[in-house]
Formats: sequence, C-alpha cells, structure tokens
Amino acid sequence: MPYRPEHKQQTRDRSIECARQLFNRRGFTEVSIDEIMSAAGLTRGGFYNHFKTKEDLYVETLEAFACRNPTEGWDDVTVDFSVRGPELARQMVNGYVSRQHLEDVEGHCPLIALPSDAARAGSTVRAAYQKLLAAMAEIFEAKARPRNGVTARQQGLSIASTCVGAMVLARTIDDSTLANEICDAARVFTFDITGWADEDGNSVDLAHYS
Amino acid sequence: MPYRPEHKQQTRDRSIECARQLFNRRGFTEVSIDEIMSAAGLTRGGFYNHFKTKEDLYVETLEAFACRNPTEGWDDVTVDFSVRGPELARQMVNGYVSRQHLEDVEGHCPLIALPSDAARAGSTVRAAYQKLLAAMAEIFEAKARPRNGVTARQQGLSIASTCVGAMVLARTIDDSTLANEICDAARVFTFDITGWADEDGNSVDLAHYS
DNA sequence: TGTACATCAGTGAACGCGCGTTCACTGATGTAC
DNA sequence: TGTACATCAGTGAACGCGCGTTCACTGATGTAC
Repeated sequence: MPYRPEHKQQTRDRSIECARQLFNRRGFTEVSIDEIMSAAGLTRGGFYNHFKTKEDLYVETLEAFACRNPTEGWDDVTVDFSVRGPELARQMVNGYVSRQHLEDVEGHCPLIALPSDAARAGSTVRAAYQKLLAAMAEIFEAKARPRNGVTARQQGLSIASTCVGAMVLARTIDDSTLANEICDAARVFTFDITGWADEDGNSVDLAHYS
Repeated sequence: MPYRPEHKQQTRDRSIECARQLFNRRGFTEVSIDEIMSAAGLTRGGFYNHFKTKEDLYVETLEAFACRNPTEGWDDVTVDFSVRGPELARQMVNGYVSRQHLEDVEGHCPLIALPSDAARAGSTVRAAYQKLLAAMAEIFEAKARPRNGVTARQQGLSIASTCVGAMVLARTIDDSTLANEICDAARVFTFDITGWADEDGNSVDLAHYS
C-alpha cells in the first residue's frame, strides 16, 4: 500500500475546492481541467484517477458546498444554529444578501453562482441544486409566521426566491451602486414582512452594509 | 443595389430570433454559430456579414428582447399599458411568474435564461441586462405604496428580485411539483404584501395556475 | 420589354486552436523480509 | 536497521473533435441602358 489512504482523499478534496472556486468565478464550460488540476498543484492526466468526467466533478463541488456552514465566509457574523426564534433566519438573510457574499465571487453560493449551468446540466447536478434550495427554504419556513393566508412554507420559498434573485441580479450588473441598492432593498423588504429584525428590539442596522 | 434594403435586415432579425431561442434553451457557449445560422436557413460563413463576433450577437438578442412587450407570450392575459393603478404590475407578476413562462424555455426572459452567462460576459451585455432589470423594477415601483419605512423603490427592486429568483430556481430543479409551488408562493407572497390582487375586489385566482 | 452588368448576401472549404479524454509510463511511498 | 519490491498516484505526450473565424468564390438580384 504505497501512500497513506488519506493522501488520495486530500488530493481529491483539494481538486474539488479549486474547481468550485474556478467554476464560481468563470463558469463550468469556461474552466478547463488543465486549470483545475494546475490550481490543485497537479497535472492534467491525474484528473481521471479521481473523477469520472468533468460533470462528475461539478456534482462534487455542489455537494461539498452543501455540507458547509451555509453562511461561512459571507459575513462577519457566524450563524449560530443553536439560536432559537427568528434569529437564525435573520442571520441567514443578512449573511446571504450581504456585500461580503456579493464580493466573494469564488465563495458564492452555488444557487447564485451557476444557475444557467445547473439548469442545463444532468439530473445529478440538478438534484444537488434542489437539495441546497430545500435546506435554505426550510430555515426560513421554520421561522416564518403564517399571515393573511400566506403559509409559512410559501413565505420560506418566497424569501429564498428573493434572496437568490437579489444576488443573481446584483452580481450581474456593473453598476455597484444599484447592486448594493438591490441587496439593501431585499433585506429591508424581507425583515419588514417577517418582523425578524424587530424580534430582539433592533431594526435592521444598515450601517453595517453601507 | 442587388437585393432590397430590407432583405439583409430580415435575415439579420431572423438570425437574432433563432439565436435567442437557442441561447435560452442551451446556453451561450453550448450553441454554435453553425447551429444558429442553420436555424435561420443559412450557412456558417454568412454570420460575419451581420455580426462582428458571437458575443456581439448575444448583445443583440438581449436588446431585441427588451424592445418587446414584456409579457408577450407568457400568459393568456396581454399586458395593457394603458391600465392605471396596480393592475399593470399585477399582470406583470402573473405573467412573469407563471407556468406558461416557466414552460416556454425558448421564450424565457433573459434575466432568468442566462444569468451566469451574462455575469461573465462583456460590459455591453451587462449593460443591456441592467437596462432590462431597471425597466421591470420601475413598473413595480410605480405601483407600490411605501410602508413601514420600506420605500416604493425598495419594494420595486425586491419584487423584481422575488420574481427573477423564483423563476431561476423553478427552472433549474427537476421536481415540477416544487417548481410550481415556488411560482405559486411567489405570486401569493407578492400580492399579499402589495395588495395588488385585492385592488379590484378579487383575491388571487390560483385556479388559473394549477 | 429585354439584356448586360455591377453589387454584395450568402457559400463552404480551410485554418488554428484548445478542449476532454486516453494511455503507456514513472517514481515516490509503505511494507515485507 | 537496511534493502528489495509491489503498488498506484501522478505524469505528459498524443488523440480526435468541434469550435470561432477567415476568405476566395458564387450566384441571385435590382438597375441602367
């Protein structure tokens, strides 16, 4: 048994992480296997020791992301899953629709990083994408209160749509003033509807995001 | 002067329309110039009589779309721009976040069809993308009433985010039940907040979308 | 009305290039003795 | 402890392919006479 068993796993994990960052920045088709393996400190040929195809690697990057703390790296505030009440959902929105997340292109959530690529990829990719969305919507749903016939689930799904939509739009346009305005609007809008910001007696502190 | 002056223009318009549909369905990189020209009834070589590069053609498809009736083809209801009050905005949401729009992949609004491609394209593409978003948000803004410190503009931008986000998510996942649930939720959610559905005495008629 | 002609939209072979994938190999490693 | 060896992660040349783009050409068209 040459090499430690964990050696191959480490190489594999490193390739996945490099691929995720490169895909996020430049898109699935535009990044070559050469570039991914170089970034991981290897050469082209080794790729097929670890992955069946390029698309297989893409699925791995989605699944690797889904296993991380959902707001890790996007905000100074670390999401504390032990918090009860709407605080978790509030932190999620603040972290997700934040300037830090917007600027951290390599760290973007896959829901906003590659929606076109995912939509046209195979069913494995789309299944991983759906899993991630479901996890996000459930966090919101759990903290939403039904109102005027709009169920908690409908609110959870809609808030996920608002967050994803705001980030997709903000990342695409050049005008950073408008991009920030979109993010700010989405947070204020969401917090006003849900009342999440008021729960601890504070309103949304926009100073953090200006 | 061989050929009528409008002859070249017609060929050009036909190429743009074919390209738009193909890009929507399969993405910018994945569609070849060969395919576009074949779809338009021409051959490869003629492309450069009309467009400077492939990306130049993509800009044209965005601009061509922006000139159309924004909900044409997405709903049985044609948007009537002479309507006053929130009816225009309500029709926009109903048309945009509808099953017809979701299923009409080739007719998808570019904001949801190619967000990843647009984000990584040149500044001309992104400018056309922003123009389209601004037009959409302004329709919503004009019909929104400020509430609890959330300005009409913030509501306009957020509702655009919700509509775009819901469609981006719905089109990507395989599970059509969940996709429809996302669309339904986004409409109910938006109408509840804005009161647009109640303005004429009717609540949202979900029967049309089930 | 009929014909010769100039124009230029459209053709299709060819080019260069980079990609995903394959494969015979190399050499660093942990193990057996 | 030291050495020979089997393993397999990693190498890099090579392959086939399809793409965007170029270019010398062709032939359908409207016009001039």
